[in-house]
Amino acid sequence: MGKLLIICGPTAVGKTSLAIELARTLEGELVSADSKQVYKGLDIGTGKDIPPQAKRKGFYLYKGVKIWGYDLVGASQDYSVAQFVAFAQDRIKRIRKDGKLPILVGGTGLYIRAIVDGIGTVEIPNNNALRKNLAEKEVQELFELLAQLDPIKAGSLNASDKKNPRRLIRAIEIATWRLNSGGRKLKQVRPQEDALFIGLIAPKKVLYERIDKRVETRLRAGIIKEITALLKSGVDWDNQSMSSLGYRQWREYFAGVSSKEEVVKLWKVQERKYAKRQITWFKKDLRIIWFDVVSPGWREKVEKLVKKWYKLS
RNA sequence: GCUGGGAUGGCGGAGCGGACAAUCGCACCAGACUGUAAAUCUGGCGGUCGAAAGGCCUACCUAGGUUCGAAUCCUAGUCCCAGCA
Repeated sequence: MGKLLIICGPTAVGKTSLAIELARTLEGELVSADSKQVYKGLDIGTGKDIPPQAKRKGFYLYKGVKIWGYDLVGASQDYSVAQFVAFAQDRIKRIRKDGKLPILVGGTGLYIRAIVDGIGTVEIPNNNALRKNLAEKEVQELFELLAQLDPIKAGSLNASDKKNPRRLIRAIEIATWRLNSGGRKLKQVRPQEDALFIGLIAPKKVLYERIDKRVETRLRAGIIKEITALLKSGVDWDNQSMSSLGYRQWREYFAGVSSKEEVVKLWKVQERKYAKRQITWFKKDLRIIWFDVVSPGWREKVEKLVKKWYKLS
């Protein structure tokens, strides 16, 4: 039974920094659970706050700690939880084989859940033809279509999901697959048994200040240059990677519609809203043990807790 | 100084006599989430009473007026903006 340490929480609370520290004392390796750091070339905006010299083959080596999960695909490619699960599960296994502690660190709640609890339908692939077909449809139509294909699923959707085209399309995709798969069984998901969840949080005011500061830092670090280079290399604004915070906001600037100041302002606002969404997601998970990063001695407390958990094997 | 245009909720911006506590967008608050998740989506958003339906109050620069009824019309004032001087 393998142990898995999880460090989660909203953006800008210092998850990576804590994870590295813990990895050093416990002989661990990090696996980033971050849906945007997987893209090559998206460095500044996604907060790979690691010097480029740290880059090795397949991982980053920083302060003697290996970090996995960055730069997995090109910036023009699509990516999804399914790929992440495949990657991370394999990585976690290898880390354990090396006798090290895997530390899953990141702010993408779905990715963490997918590793810890599993997603039953994750192996059902996307169907691009179908997606394209449904892309223009109204939610009403999509819902009715789903209701025909899978009335139970349709009935179980909440008011919000019933109006969410993206979710409806995926649900239709799954229903379609089931109809065409001839009753093929999906693999049983196997949840992680011994996971410790550490959640980092800060008072809203502090968090927002940190976010603002971070945006400024990224601006100074050359986010505009980075985007320019990405565009030049053939990355398109409509690519999934470019929907990342701190990238998509620049579209209007590059189109000559918005000023730099306007973009930065927008960016900060969006970043805050994102943090809010993350908190909404994580706070539902009662397994998470929360630490306020402005409270004195929190690092020692975390360390103590983690050590205790790790030794109990 | 003259001539036009305008002042609407935290901001932008509709409405131009009744269906207006005022479309919509942004912000803000709350929430959802099982292959795009830094994505996508939902609800709320003047005050107050109520579980709700709904009621009451205060509101569209200020002050008067017309009208059964005014954010919408008239008069005066204040302040903005544009053109002419």
